Amino acid sequence: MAKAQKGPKLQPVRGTHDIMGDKARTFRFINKVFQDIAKRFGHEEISTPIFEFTEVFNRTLGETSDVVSKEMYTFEDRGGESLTLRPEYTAGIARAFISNGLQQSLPCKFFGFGPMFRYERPQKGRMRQFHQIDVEILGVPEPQADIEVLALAATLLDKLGLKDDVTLEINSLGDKESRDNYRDALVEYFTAHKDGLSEDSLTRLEKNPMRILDSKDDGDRALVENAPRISDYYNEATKAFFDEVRVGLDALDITYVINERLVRGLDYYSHTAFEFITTKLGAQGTVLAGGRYDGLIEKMGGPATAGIGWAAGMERLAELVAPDLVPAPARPIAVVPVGATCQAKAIEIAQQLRSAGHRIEMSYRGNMAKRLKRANKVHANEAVIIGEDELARGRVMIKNLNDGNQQEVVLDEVLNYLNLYLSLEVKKL
RNA sequence: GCGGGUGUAGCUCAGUUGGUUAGAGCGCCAGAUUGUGAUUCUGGAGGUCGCGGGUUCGAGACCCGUCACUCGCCCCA
Repeated sequence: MAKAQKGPKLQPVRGTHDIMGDKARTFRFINKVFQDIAKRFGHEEISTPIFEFTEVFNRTLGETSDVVSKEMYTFEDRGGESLTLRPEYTAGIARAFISNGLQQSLPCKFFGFGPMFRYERPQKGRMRQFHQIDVEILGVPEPQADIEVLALAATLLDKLGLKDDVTLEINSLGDKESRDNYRDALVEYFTAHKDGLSEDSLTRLEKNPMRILDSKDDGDRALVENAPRISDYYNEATKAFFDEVRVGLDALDITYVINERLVRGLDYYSHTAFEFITTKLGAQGTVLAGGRYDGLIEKMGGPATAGIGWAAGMERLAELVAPDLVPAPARPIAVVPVGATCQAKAIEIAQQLRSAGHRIEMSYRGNMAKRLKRANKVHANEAVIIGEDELARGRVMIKNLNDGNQQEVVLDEVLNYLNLYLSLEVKKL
């Protein structure tokens, strides 16, 4: 973690982090696994701008949502346009879908990766700039899309070794009719028990009554116990849809628990909502979450188009992934000139080896002890030692840094020797 | 936005009821070893004690403010 600030200007902006070293490798690893799987599921990469007209998020997320009302990085550009750094991926993809007239080429299956920005109080697993991987399917109203998108998520978490660390919770928010009926019943119930509700939940009752269901307040929870249950308000279409999703998950051996208190605030959400949660990240238990948003594109002004997708937080995934699962950097070959007169030849040999695909650690300064020390520190496999004596014989010394053995090799044979030697090393492992 | 905890070297930390030139381990640089690493030994660099103010003869320590990190709430990936 970052240490306390030294001067006011040289610290990274609050809630932002430099990504390097092990963390960068972990990110790359997760992203690679993700992209391989997403492509296998038939998704294509999409990369949308990290900022959009503010309107794009206002309209999709709703003026009263927390994200819009207090978490967006909004600014005016020099032309006086109000722009916003994206707080989530879906709105931008929906906008891209409309902008590019993609209703002509349904269904659209996308995957993406990139930074998101929310002005929040930072915590473990919660930053102001964070990174998400994202999956969306547009134009498939059938529950098969729900199943597929969940299967993609489950496969990813499995490949990242997180199967036992997460639990899949799902719920159905129903279609519009079911949900509207349920919301009315809920408002009626909580209004009747208003005096038992926490302060937060009283505002939820006004703005977003379904949110009361996942309140952490003890008094609220007691009331929620006896509140109307959403499943009692499902109509036939909703029931059939949810059943089909569950049958599909069962068929794929994807285990889940139904959580009727898992909700989404915004009214363009419908049917399936889900979260993969963990207990290993403190208060930020949600690792991957998503749901069906059949009303979104129409609400933005596009043609009525079904949609479902999810996003996962890279930082949260990276916290969970076991370090030994992340591939270590390839071991280099150290090229060590002995003294200034050998440098030109060293550069030449280094370039020859790089061209053949080897990773080279070039030695720049110091006596031989320093140079080999440096080679050892970067876990070089071999050191190609280039000295005047050897060059006079048309040779170089190649030292195995694993066992310390060394051997002179004629210049023309250096590449062959190393190729052969390193292939044997690989077999030994 | 609200509440709790913490800020001493690049990293992990020690620093007594307030007392002189602020310490250790690891890491870094150099030497022992001007052509041979992982071990060892020796030396060195590196600190406005997060920042600003206050109390005091005297503050790394106490008080106030502020910034950052951290845990929780709200909300979310």
